[in-house]
Amino acid sequence: MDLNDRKFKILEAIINDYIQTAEPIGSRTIAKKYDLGVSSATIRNDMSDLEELGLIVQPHTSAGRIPSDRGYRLYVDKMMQSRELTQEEADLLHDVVENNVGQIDYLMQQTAKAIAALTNYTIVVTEPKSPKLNIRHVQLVPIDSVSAAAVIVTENKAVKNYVIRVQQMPETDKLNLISDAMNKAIKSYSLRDMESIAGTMLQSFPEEKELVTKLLKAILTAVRQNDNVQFYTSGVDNILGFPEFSNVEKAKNVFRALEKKDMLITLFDKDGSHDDDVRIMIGGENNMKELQDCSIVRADYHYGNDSYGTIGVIGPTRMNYSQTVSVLNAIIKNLDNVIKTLSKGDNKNEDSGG
Amino acid sequence: MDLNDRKFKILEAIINDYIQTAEPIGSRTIAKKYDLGVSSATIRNDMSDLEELGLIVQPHTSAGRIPSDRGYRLYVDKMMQSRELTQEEADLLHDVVENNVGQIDYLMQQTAKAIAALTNYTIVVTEPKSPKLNIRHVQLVPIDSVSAAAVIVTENKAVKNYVIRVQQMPETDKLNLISDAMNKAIKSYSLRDMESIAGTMLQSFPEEKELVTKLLKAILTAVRQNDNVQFYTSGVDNILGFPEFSNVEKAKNVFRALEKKDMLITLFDKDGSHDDDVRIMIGGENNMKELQDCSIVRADYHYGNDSYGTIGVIGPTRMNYSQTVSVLNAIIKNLDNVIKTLSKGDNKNEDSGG
DNA sequence: GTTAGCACTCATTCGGTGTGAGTGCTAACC
DNA sequence: GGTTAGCACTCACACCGAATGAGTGCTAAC
Repeated sequence: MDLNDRKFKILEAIINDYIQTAEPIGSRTIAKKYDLGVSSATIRNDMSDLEELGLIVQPHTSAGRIPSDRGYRLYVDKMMQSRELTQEEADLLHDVVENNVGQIDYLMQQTAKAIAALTNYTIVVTEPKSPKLNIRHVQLVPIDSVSAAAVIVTENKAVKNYVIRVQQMPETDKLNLISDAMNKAIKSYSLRDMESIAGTMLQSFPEEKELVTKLLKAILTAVRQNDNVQFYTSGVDNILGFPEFSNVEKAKNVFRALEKKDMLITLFDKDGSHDDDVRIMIGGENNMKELQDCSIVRADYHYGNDSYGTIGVIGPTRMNYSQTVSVLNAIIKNLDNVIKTLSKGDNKNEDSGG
Repeated sequence: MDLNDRKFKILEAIINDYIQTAEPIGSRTIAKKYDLGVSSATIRNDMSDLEELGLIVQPHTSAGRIPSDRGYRLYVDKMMQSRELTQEEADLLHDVVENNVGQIDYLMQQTAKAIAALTNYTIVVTEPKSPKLNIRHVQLVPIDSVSAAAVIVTENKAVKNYVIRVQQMPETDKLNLISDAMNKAIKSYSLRDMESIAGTMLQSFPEEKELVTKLLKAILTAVRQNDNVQFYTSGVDNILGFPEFSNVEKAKNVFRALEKKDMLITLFDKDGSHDDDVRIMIGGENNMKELQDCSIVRADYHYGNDSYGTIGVIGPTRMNYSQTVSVLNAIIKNLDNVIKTLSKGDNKNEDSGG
């Protein structure tokens, strides 16, 4: 069974209507509201076909049809029209980026807030991180007689600190010596060759085995770094505005999902295909059981050469994909532009790295 | 009109019953369920008096009575029995602290989670901060040719970093020199005397005016530090389990409140009376309009000598105050103990500071 | 292939009727 | 004076049946 033009139009009508009203829509309504030039009976036959194809479903006999996940998928892939932002929307997105530039964490929080205000969905933003990290600089900073902070500047200019505790922490001068040696060792060998680094370091500072070992561990953690990605949400209360979540259990699921930081982050990472496009997961297409009734639209923004963060929009499957995609495209563009102007301090390190 | 013993008992019965069932309770039910030795008619008269005193209210004629905010206040202040934790509860609270010691942020997240699981309320935890801060150590760490991280270890051993950007960032050796000088300057003068510090530094490094100024600014920010307190929540979905929040607007209010980080933090700080007790705000006693239907039980945990963070439990005014207070007392005790053993590295700095 | 007509389904709304938990008041009782 | 029994009254809520109406599938005619 193929989809002729009319059937496409009927599917589109159903989806557009349902996105707006959240109510099942019937053949007679379509006939009246959309001028397809055929009677409701004809539409009825077509709808029956669409249902057979799994593109729409009936919540119960004697109700109209609503789109299925597959229906949305077809719509998103083949039929969706891109929507121009209004001037106000564009201005808001532009201003929020311009006004908060320079403080990446605050910028991302405000960005999340702006998108939430614009779309009325729930926004999740992860801070920038990099898939393959190198270390720019390491510095031990004394805290007290038994602890010091290992401050690690990563390739993508994130600054991390890890507290190291040993029996007896050396004085500041010694810490500086160790830091210098470690920086040299990292430059000489690749990070892949942690054994050589460890060997050199332990040879130079045999009396500080514990400290050196823990410092190396901290560096490894910073490089792997999948553990503790910062993570902002905004507009979580918007969920409760949608009739599909008036069922408390369904709403609870979404809130539970928002607390499962780890799972959300891997969900965002999932397919690894970091093309520049906005990507869409509809209903069951994501594998968090708490989010089966939601769609997720997500996009990566870039921060420096290699690192990126993700902005995710979570809403009902009946979400306004077209608007959401436009908004995300716009904000990504703004962010990428502004961040590009920030990273001009990079010219000096071009020769030393790998 | 005074409150005789029987009226106290009746009020207590109403409150205990309502905490459990969330249903208005009438005179006949009290007479049957609680053995007060008087008839329902007598209880009826007493309840009328309690209502006149504003301790209980009727949601509508021909319904039973429910406690008012003032009723809960009286209960909490004068009548509440402290409740022993069960062995399981105590164990859970003990284990969560023991198993996550050493990573303060993760520890606090897990603590929030444990309390949420135990109480079924929503938990908010702020990271440790100090009202009057001193600086332990400052270190500039290079990032690229125009930027460096100012890593600042505060009195309470928090490690903060602030990215500084200047026209041309000096090499690592120079950064170390500046860092050393700054550490000496801070030790020589009190932080109150920022002008002397600034004077000394600018005299030593007249060519790095921009960098030094920005570094001083970063130090000031770290000291003030009221800006960006980290903040964890757990169990937000629990809110939806309570019948008082089945009204979507009321539930939304709570979620909105949880996004207003700043207001929540000042709410927690509010009365500044840092006695060791658990403190309770009932209904309208807090001044966030979004939380008028909630009660908040909060307690400070201590981290180092002077700094502290707050654990807040948010639930319906009909919350189990007794259990909540017990749980908070227990977790505070565990945290304080464990954190005390962590801060034994402090003996060395005793002589140098003010 | 399209349409009109028809029988049928079923969620939802609406009015009416009990039911029961609750109250306040009064008069009698100890 | 405090306590109690009794009674009339209120009112949220649950339940029931009928009416409504949006929707369907099927069939026969165009």
